[in-house]
Amino acid sequence: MTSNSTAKTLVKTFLRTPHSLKTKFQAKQLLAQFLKTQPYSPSSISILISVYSNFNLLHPSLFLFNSLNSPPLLAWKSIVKCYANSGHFLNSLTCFVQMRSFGIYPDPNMFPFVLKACVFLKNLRLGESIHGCVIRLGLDFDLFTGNALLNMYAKFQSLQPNGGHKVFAFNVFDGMPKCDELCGTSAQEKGASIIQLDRITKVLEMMPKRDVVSWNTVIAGNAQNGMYEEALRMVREMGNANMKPDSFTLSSVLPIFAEYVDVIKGKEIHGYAIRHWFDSDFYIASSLIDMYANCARIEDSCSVFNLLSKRDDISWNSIIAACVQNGVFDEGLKLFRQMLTAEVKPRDVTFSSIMPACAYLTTLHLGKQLHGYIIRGGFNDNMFIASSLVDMYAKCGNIKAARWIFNQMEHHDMVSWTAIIMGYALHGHAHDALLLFKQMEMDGVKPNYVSYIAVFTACSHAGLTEEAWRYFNSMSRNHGIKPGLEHYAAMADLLGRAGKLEEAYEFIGSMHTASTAARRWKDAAKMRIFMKKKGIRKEPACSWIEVKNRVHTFISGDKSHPLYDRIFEALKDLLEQIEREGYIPDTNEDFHDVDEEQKKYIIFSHSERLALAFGIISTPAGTTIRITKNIRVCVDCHTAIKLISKVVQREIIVRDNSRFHHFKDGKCSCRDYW
DNA sequence: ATAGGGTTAG
Repeated sequence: MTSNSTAKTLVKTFLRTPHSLKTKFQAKQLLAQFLKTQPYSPSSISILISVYSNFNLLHPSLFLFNSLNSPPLLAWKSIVKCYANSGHFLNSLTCFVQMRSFGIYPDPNMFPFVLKACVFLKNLRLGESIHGCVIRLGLDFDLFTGNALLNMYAKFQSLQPNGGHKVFAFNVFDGMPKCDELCGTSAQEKGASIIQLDRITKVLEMMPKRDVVSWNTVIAGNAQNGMYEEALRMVREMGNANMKPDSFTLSSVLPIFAEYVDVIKGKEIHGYAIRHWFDSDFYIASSLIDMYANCARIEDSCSVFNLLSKRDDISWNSIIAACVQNGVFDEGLKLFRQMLTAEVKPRDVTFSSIMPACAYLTTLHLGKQLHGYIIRGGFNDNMFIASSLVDMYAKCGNIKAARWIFNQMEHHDMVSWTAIIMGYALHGHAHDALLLFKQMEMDGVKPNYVSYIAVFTACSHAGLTEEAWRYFNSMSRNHGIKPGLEHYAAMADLLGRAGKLEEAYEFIGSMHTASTAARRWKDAAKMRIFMKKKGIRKEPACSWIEVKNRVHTFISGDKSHPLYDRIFEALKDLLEQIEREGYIPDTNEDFHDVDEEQKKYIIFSHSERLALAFGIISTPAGTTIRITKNIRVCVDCHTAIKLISKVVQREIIVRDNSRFHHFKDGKCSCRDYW
C-alpha cells in the first residue's frame, strides 16, 4: 500500500467519526493528510470544516470553505459559528446573510451564534429581523434558539435609545447588506426603543420547554438592569417550576444583595453555595468577595478569596478592589504585587481599583509606575483609569500632572470633572475649582452629590462662605440634589473655619434629618467604611516622605531613623537660621504642665519637621519636598516651614489630612487660612 | 445558549 492510500484511509476513518479527534494538534495533522490526498467531496470537506470550527480553528476552516463552489449547510453553519466564537461578529453575520442569498435554509442550532453576533454588534433591528426569520421557519419552539432570543432581548434591555450605539434595519431576506450597513454606520434607526420586559416575558411564555438556562438568562437580565425585585421574583418562580438555582443563578443574585447591603441574605446564598459545592466557583467567589466588601465585611471577602484553590484575573481584581474600597490600602497593594508574582496579567479594572490606594497613601512613585504600566498597556483612554489618575496625581501633590491628564481626556464625565475640581480644592485653588465647576455645567455634564462636596471643600479652604451658600441653595433647586449629611458637614465645617460659629450652629439646627434616611443603602455602607477607616487611624501623629522610591515614616519625637543624628543636627541648624529670620516658637497650642524649654523641644521634633529635615539632607539642593501628614499641620510648624522654604530656597509641599500647603519663599498657598 | 470585578467625597 502506498503512503497516500494509507493517508486516505486515515482521513476517511476520521470523517466517519469526527468526534474521535480530541485535540487541535490531531486536527492539524489530519489537515496535512487531507491536503496530500485531495480531492474530496463537498460533504467530506464540510465535515472537516465542522471539525476545525469545533476547535475554533478559523483559518483552516476558511481555507477549506473557500475551496467549495456551493457550500452545503454544514459548511456555512461551521463558518458562522467559528466567526462568532472567535469574535468576528460582523463576518459571522455577513456569512449568514450570504448563505440566505444562496437560498439555503438555516437549521435551529445556527441561530444562537447569529443572535450572539447581533448582541455584540448592538444591532437590535437586525436581531429582531432574525427573530422574524426564526418564526417564519417555525424554529421558535427550539429550546436553544429560544434561550438565545431571551439572552438577546435581555442584553438589549440595558441599551438606551440614542445611547450612542449604532442600529440599522434591514431584512434578512432582502439579500446582502453592505458591510457598513451591518455595523450600522448609517445609523438610521437610532431611536430604537428600549426593549420592554414584556418582550422577554412573551418569548419565555411562548417557549414550550424552559430549562435552567432560560430562567438564568431572564434573571441575569433583570439583575443587570436594576430590576432587582423582578429578578428575585423570577428566582422564586423558577423554584415553583421545580428548577434548582445553579451557580449561574447565584452569581446573578449576589450582586443584588451587595447593592442592598443585605449581608444576611448574602450569607444565606453563601451557605447554599457551600452546600451545593459551588463555593469554589470563580464567578460565585468574586460575587461573594464583592458582596462582603460592599457590606463592610472585608475579613469575609478575604476568607472567600483565601479558600479559592484557583484564581483567575477577576478573582484578583475583586479582592484588590474589596480591600481598597474598605480602606485596607496596604493589603490591596500587597495583593496587587502577589497578583503580578502569580503572573496574572492586570487588566483595566485592576488599575482603576488599585489607583485610589496610591492616592490615599500618597505613594507617588507607585502611582507613577502604575501610570507607566497603563501607558504601555494602552489603557490610557479608559475613563475609569484616567479619572483615578487625575485623582492620584492631585492627591500626591502634583496638581499640574492631574490637570494635564484631565486635559488629555477626550471626554469628561461627572466623575472626572469632580476629581479635578476636588484636586484644585485640596490644593487651595478655590477659584480654579469653581471655574471648572462652571465649565462642567456649560459642558452639559450634570453635577452629582459628590461634585457638590468638592465645591464646598473648595469654598471651605478659601473662606468663601457667600459662594458656598449660593451653591448650597442652587444644588437642590437647579439640579434636584437633596443636601445630605456630607453636604451639611462640609457647610458646617466651612462656616466654622470662617469663624461664623453662630451661623454654623443655626445651620446644623435646621438640618433635615430625613435627608439622611433617604440616602441609598450603598451610601450608608460607604459611610460605615469611612467611619471604620477613621477608627483604624488611632496611631499617633505621623508624617512620611518619599526619598529614592522609599517611604520614610516619622512620628513625633521619633529617634528611630538610622540617620537620626544627622536629622537632629539639621533641625538645630534650621532652627538657628529661621530664628535669624524672626521665628519665635508659638508654644500656645497643645500643652500645659510642660516648661518652655521642653515645649520648644517637643514642637521642634514634630513629625513633619523630622520628615522635612530628612528630606533636606537627603535630596539635592533645590529639589521640591513633598510630605504627607495624617493630621492637621500645627500653627507653629506652619510658620516654621514657611521660613524654612525661604532659607533653604526650596518648594515644600505638605499634604495634611484635609488639604495641601505649597510653601515657597516664606509664603504658603493657603495664605494662612486652613 | 446563561453568570463574576472598576473611577470622583468625607
